[in-house]
Order: sequence, then C-alpha cells, then structure tokens
Amino acid sequence: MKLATWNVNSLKVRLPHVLQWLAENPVDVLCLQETKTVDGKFPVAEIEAAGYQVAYAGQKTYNGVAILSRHPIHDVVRNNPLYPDEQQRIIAATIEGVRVICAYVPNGQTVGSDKYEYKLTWLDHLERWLEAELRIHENLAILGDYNIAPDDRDVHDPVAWEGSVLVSEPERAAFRRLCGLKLADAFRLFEQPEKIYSWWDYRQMAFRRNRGLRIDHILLSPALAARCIACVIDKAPRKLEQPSDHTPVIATIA
DNA sequence: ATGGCCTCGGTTCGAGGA
Repeated sequence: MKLATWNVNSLKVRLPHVLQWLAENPVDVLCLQETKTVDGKFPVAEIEAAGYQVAYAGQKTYNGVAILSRHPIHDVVRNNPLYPDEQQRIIAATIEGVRVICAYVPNGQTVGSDKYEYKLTWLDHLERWLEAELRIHENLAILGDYNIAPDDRDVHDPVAWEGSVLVSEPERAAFRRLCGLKLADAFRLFEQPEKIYSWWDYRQMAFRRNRGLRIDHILLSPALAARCIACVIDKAPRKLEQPSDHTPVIATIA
C-alpha cells in the first residue's frame, strides 16, 4: 500500500499535474493540502475518472484539504474535534483498515506573531487528538504539510534559517512531541541521501540551487512503521511548468 | 540588499504563503 502527501498550492491550477502524477504513480492514497477550492467547485468528476474516490474539506481562497483513494473511504471526519477551527486544515478517513489523517499545519508567518501562536496552539490540540486516536486506531498515518523542518538536516542553510518560522525551537519541540506519541517520521526510518527537501521557494531559483526545506512529512503509528519498507520524496513535479512549490512524499507499506 | 515569486479575489494591488 502506498500513501502519499502533496501540498498542491491550488488544486484548480495544479489539477493537470495531480492527474499526470497519479497516472505515473498510482498510489493507493494521496492527501492534498492547500486545495484552495470550495466544496462546490471540487473537481470530483476528473478525479473519479482517474480511478480515485475523494473526500474533501474546502474553503474559499485559503487552505483546504482532500484525501484521494483507490479504495473505499470510510468514517470521514473534518477538522480536529478537540479544536473547532473555521480554517479547513484536517480531514481524516479510514481506508483499507488504516486511519489516514491529512493535515495542513498553519504556516505561522513570523515567530511571535498571532499566526505563530495559532500554529503552536493548533499543534498542541493536534497532539491531544492524535493521542486519543492512537488509542483507537492501531494503524494510523498522519500525512501532510507540517510547516516544520524537524532537524538541521532538513534545512539547506541552517545558519541563515536559525530561529525563524518553520525551524524555531518551539515548532520543532511540537514536532518532537508528536514523535513522542510513538509516531515515526517515515522518511527517517531509512538511510537517505543528504540535502533532500520537499519545498523550495519560488524566488531566487531556489529549486535549481536546491535551497529547500523538508517540511512535508508522513508520520506512522508503530504498527504501520513496522510495515513501512520505503519513504521517498519525488522531486519530478517541481520541474514541471507552473509547479507547486511543494513536491510529493510517498511511503510504501508492505 | 529584510526583496525576489505565486495564487486568489477582484481589479491593475494587498494578503498570505514559506
């Protein structure tokens, strides 16, 4: 079973890339973030024509998440029940016995801003909810854009980024607390090449210079981590015309 | 060099992203 996540930065703009990627990478589950699409305009027909069922939670202009699946989707939950939030950042569903949570963690804008405090509060409530969910679901995967580079290995220039949003210690501590729930960063279960990232700024030719961050992650419950045999980041879609600034992460479960 | 680029909504610029 292959589980993937991709922040598409507007599904309206990126739908051709998503369909092309799924044709070349027929994963079982694909979690999308930043669909920026209201539910009434979600491209259900195009996705179903590609062989996928879909559950989505959208809003106007910002945020929006979706789960695409080749298998039946059960028990859909939108948002964290412990944290009422107008921003559509979470959708969860059970697929083939796996509880799949698709998450778009707030960006945080700048350290110390209101948005940064919202990010930390949001993460705190995510942790509490996941703690409860892990008691219910042995097979649980939470995939998405965490907007946190967990370690200096995940930052192209750790000195330049030190202390800034996406890298700051309180954010990293929040990520470590999720791992403290026995969730495993699937990418780090395996030996990986150096300087592998999942996001590159649109500016300054950052992708060509590989000035990126690894901020998109797949966390796995112990039972799933034990069955995980690979986790890779696919840079290919970032090379296309008019790409998303993020690229997919894929975990393979035996 | 504290910007650069992209998307959206809605107009030709500001907000937000990361």
